[in-house]
Amino acid sequence: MDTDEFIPGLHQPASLLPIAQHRASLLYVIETCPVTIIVGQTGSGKTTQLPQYLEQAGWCRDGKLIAITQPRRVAATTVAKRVASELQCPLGQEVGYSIRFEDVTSAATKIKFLTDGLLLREALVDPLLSRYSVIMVDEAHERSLSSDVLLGILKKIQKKRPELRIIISSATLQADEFLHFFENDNAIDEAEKAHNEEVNTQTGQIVKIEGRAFPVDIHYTTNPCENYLERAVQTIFDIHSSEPEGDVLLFLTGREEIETVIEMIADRIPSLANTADRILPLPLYAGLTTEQQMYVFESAPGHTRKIICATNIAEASVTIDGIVYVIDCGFVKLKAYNPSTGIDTLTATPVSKASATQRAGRAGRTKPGKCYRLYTEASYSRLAETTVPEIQRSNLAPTILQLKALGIDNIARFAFLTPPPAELVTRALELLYSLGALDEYAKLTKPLGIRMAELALEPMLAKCLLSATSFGCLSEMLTIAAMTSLQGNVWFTHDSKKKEENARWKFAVDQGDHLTLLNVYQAFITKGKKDAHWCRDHFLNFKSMTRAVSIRNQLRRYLERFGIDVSESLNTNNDVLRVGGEQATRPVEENIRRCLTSGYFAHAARMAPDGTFRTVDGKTTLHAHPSSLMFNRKADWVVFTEVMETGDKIYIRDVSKIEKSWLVEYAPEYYRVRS
DNA sequence: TGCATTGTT
Repeated sequence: MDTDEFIPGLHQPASLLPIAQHRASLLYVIETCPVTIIVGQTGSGKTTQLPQYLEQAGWCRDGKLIAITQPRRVAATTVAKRVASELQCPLGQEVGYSIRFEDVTSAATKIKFLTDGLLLREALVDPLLSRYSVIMVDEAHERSLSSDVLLGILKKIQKKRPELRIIISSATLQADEFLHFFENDNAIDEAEKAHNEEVNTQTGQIVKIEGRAFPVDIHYTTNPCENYLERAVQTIFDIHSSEPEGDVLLFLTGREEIETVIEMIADRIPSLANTADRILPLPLYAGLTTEQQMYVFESAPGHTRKIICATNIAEASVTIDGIVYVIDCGFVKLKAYNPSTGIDTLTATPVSKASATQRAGRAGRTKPGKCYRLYTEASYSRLAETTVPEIQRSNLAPTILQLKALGIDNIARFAFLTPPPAELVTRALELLYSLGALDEYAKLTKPLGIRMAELALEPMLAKCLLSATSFGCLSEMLTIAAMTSLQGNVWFTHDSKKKEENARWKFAVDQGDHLTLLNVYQAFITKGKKDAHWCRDHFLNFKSMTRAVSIRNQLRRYLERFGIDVSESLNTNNDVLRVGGEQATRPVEENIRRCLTSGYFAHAARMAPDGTFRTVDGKTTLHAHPSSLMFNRKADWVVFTEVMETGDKIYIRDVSKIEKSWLVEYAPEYYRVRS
């Protein structure tokens, strides 16, 4: 980097941040109102300064803590580090953070940053979250599943703990909605309401804080564009030839589009004049390894303009400095759960206005910028205001199990910020009932349901793990649960696909992907632990494998707490089990597949002669994902742990062979109803 | 036969 260049200071001295002028009024509002909604753009200092103000104002008296939740792990850690350094104290003392697998707090901690999902889990142990005097839910406008649920829980807690202070950080658009959510209370009786009015108590108040963003000029296309990839490339070269220096951020929907555009750019580079500045296209999506992602943060060589081609990861999760131009294709891939089929679909959908605004804002972080939208102004005006919240388009089985464990028996009466469609709730309740987590009155069962809720696993997988003891394969199921939790990030994607596939064969087991994953894990533990080279040679994602080890350890600790005996003497593949009953005569690999069936009976299919699969009702055609062993093997009946509809096909991944009779054996009620 | 956005416990 040139030493004679000025670097724009993104980190203002704390006294110069916009929030500093609001210190007194903010503290007053928080003192007098149970709920404060704080509207502040990036750079306002709300996340870093407000917790310090609160601590100094005495909110940590009597050993109470201030919690600030974040939707992402990195945010929780980086903000904690920043605040600790501002207060000049070692991280983990007065200021700390807590994320899964990492608890950097101590008895001295007063300000604690954590993920919203983790705070929700704390409520399982401490239902009133009584350790905290103030809870700030940051980035609540993102409307993640866990922050939505957290807000509902907080509303409930506040009735029993009126002294608790709740702070919600939101983008402008949704502030009123949050305020209304906390004010509007059907359960509150009329007498109490009248009393509140009499003493003039306000439930909540909105405080607006100006941000530190630069203006961004928005440009639209005059006509709808037929091929936004071509239009994007054209726009990049137009910017390059006529606009001053500054990097470009292009929003696309997925990996495939990104690779295509990068090739198209490369093809046109020779047409640039020899004297012209150069162009450097770079990909950015979550599927890349950390090392591959680092390139976008490095400064380009002299006279070179970086063109970052990214998915939605660059909208909120990853921030890149030096972006002056944003190109927005206007689409995003969104997941939506279909309650009638039980299948998630992933489809490109038009972005919301809120999303388009957020994308444009990425151009104005260090100086005034420009945003080129590859759609007309008329199309923009027809976009939805905000993205449909996750809670309205997700499989709610894990959420409802969690709510039940938190003591919310009547889901219909729970205060949802936006209620999920009834079919989603019904489907989730049905699944939880069929797994034995709920009884016929929709109450959590003991101990199965309670334990399933405590395990950090999706319900079907939790069921497998909790029935593993009776199949004599607990150690193996622990590994399989950890590996399938990685959701397909086991293998490292590489340019030479053939080699990658050959590497996979080394671990392959005839009966399916789960036993193959078990093999991979055992090889990693015995030969490749802490060895990134071994992983690279076998096309395995080192970071993912390390994570699997952590997940497995955590799950084992949970089981031990339940009083389940976890002996780690591994059976070898053809061992006959020394347990009682009829399974004693079975090889362990068969017991593993039976155990999988006991949790994944709802995910069963049969292979047709053409190699595709049919669901049990025969209505849906499924395809083995190319990363599955079953992509090019023969099978009859199978169960699978993942299913996703993309484009025009439904793919299943992590597939294992089973016997048809096992379905009726382990889920008699489920299959009786349907036959 | 040919591939999944992004988060989190």
